[in-house]
Amino acid sequence: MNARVRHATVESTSPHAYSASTVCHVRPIDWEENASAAQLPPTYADLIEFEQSTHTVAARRTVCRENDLHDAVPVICAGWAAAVITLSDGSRQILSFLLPGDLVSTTLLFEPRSHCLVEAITEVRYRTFRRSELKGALLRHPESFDALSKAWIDEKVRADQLIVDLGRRTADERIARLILNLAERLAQRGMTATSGETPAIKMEFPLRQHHIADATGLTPVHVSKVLSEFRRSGLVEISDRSLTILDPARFRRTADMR
Amino acid sequence: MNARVRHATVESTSPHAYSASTVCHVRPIDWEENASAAQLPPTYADLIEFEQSTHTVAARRTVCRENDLHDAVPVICAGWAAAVITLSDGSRQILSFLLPGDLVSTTLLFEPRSHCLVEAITEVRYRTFRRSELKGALLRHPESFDALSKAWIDEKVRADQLIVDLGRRTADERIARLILNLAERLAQRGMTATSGETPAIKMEFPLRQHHIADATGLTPVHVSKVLSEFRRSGLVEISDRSLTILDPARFRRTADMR
DNA sequence: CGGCGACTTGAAACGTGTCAATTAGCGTGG
DNA sequence: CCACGCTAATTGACACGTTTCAAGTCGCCG
Repeated sequence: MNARVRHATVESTSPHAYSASTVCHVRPIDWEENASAAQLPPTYADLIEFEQSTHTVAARRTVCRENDLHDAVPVICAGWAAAVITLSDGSRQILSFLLPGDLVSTTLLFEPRSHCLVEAITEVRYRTFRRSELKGALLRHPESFDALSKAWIDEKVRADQLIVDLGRRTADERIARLILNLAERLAQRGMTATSGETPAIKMEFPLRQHHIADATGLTPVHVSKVLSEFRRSGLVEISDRSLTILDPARFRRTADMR
Repeated sequence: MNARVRHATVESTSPHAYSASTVCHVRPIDWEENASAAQLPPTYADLIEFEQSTHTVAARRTVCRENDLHDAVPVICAGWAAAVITLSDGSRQILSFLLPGDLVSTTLLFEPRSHCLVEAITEVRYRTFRRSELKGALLRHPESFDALSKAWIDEKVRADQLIVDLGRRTADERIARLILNLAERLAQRGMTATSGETPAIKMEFPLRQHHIADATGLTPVHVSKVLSEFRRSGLVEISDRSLTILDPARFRRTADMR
């Protein structure tokens, strides 16, 4: 079901990981060399010890499928992925986008079963760690426990926010909030660049409009219309897989018009 | 901010807790006497020891407010409550309904800050436990850790399901799923009754239509229309704060039409 | 060159929201 | 006992936001 090779790279399909630094001229934290910087370091030294293997999957391929069983816990090192739930009629809902440094899901720390499909958006590199050993370390190191609970709370707050957005906000708000959320998370990772007096925020943006649609509960057609409107009114600029928030203040207002 | 009395009952405003047994003729688990049966027993003996106090709040009053700080972790003993997020324009989104035995939120185990308002729907009795001691016990007893992770996974799966429902399902599906979810959770607690050949499922149902609206991202007016349609087509019967699913099979089909 | 996927645009259909009027139930106080 | 005010729920007409359907552009790759 999953690779058992320790400290080994498997499935390398491309020499270079997706990197935000190429476009944004920002040096992102290097999740590749420094896995310990990920969300759940029991202690920096310990985590490395539990590493199981490193994997690379191409864009559009799956990292793991729904109901897959794994005794390994995956952490994204490079690239963007999405946690997706698919309904029987083919419609999809993206639960969250996974960025470098993200644990795929905190539930995977406790349970081998994946509750949703995880799909690579760009090429993705991820590492896996043995659940059993991680769990032991967690109980031995109280400070690692705090790191875990932080990840957990974060995941929960994000999910709750999405519930509110889908339940109570318009298409414009949902899309603007999605973009702002991603911008914030990328900024934390040093993967954005700013420029100008009302500092515009620039970032790599590998999402297709259908990803935005799947995340916001809208149709791709409507996403296209809303983004066009955003562009027309000078809020954002999108080109060549990169997005710039031209007027962050006004954009934040359209993201929360109540 | 919160009571500090140990093993003491405060704010008792009524002699009787809301109880499903009066209507459904079922004997529910007694969360009052047996707090240890709640979701997070470190060990049954230990938990009782950490009890801080018992509270009762009337219907429509708040159990805790958003951004409240508590060093106590609340567990519902009797009654129904809702975890709610309020937007600045007054619209509300219910994140989850809390039933007897539910920990209000697993994040409260790790963090004193409440991320949402918790509001009593019926009169609610709840107990609180000291976070600091609970946390210590959690680390000492690995088996309690498993109970906790089960609660966390459950909370997460439920939240993810709600995201899918709000993002991708119609009003009819959302409402039917909400009712079925509640029926399932009540059944686990022995708070439902069945009767007939295609066994109809009966339960107490204290929700107002505006609760359903807030939980499903709809308006009360539309909820009324959908429920009327359900009634007209013989799917459910609602009267006197009690709800009966007359045709569970057909109702499940309307809850998942894809 | 042809085909394919991503995106755009417009017209029409549909689901849900908004507004308004009405009824029923319930507790309070005269 | 009834009148009153309040909240919950119902119903119909209409408005609005989003989806659906369809046609068309553009860039990319075989």
